Amino acid sequence: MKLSVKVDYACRVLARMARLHGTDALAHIEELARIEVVPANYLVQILTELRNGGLITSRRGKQGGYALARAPQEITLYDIVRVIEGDLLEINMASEGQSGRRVSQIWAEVRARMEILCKDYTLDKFATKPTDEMYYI
Amino acid sequence: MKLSVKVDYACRVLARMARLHGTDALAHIEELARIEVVPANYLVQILTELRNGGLITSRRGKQGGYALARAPQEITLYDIVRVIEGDLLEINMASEGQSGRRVSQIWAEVRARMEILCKDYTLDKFATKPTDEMYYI
DNA sequence: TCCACTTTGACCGAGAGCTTCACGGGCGCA
DNA sequence: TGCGCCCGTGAAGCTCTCGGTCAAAGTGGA
Repeated sequence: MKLSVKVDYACRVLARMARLHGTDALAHIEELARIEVVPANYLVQILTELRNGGLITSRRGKQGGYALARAPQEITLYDIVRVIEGDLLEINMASEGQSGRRVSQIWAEVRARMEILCKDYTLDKFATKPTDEMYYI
Repeated sequence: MKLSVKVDYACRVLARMARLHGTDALAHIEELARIEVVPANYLVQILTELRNGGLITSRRGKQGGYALARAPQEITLYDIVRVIEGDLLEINMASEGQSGRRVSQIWAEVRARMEILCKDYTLDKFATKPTDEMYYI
């Protein structure tokens, strides 16, 4: 199970935009691409998806750009993954074989607990510098 | 992030073998493939990986077959994913861009918490029938 | 009107995942 | 010893997604 580069890019870009939140400044694609080291042409797609997912808003034309649609505290890691990946943990729903149902059920539990876990991480936590603090269960 | 079919197969097959644990019976590929609805030729590869990963043992020749290497209580979901997928959550280690480090750090935390979560599910839980019980945080 | 920027959509190469096939090789039993 | 069973191994298609590119159209401000 690997974390897609796309989600990584999205997180980085959103983190950058979170720092701009509160000011009137809008984020521009070229600037985001340069600062966060993301291929600009690919970033376009990602921003479009984030916009369709309701996480950011855009303004066209000259003086245009992107901004968060909500406060950073109200955007969670779960939201981001959900918009980009579609599902936090996509499970084979076939449930074939003698043990199929039970296995599916267990994975569904894992997913549920993962969702709760991911909703803990809000975007404002991304905007801070790396810390030494440990995680708590 | 989607759960690979391979892990699903591995879980089902191991669940089946957990039910055989304690008896002298060995599991046969053809039988496993039929009961758990897994392509037999593919299953061979999966079983080989599980064997190399130390989760099961095999015996060749007539009267041959597969059996768990340890008690079901001592095999966790984490072990299975680890053997099959290599890593529970593979993270882009580049940490590029202004927010790269912080984002990587957060994902590392998520992974650590996921590991703890997955170690909670031992193989003996797979061998039971589906239940209505809810999960607890 | 012109320019800067966003928006849309089609396209593609590479690689991973799933599956199948073919054949080699140890083991037990007659 | 030889036969049949079953594991072991490698390779080879096939499909699908992912990461990334390119071109053109829409939109609003100066």
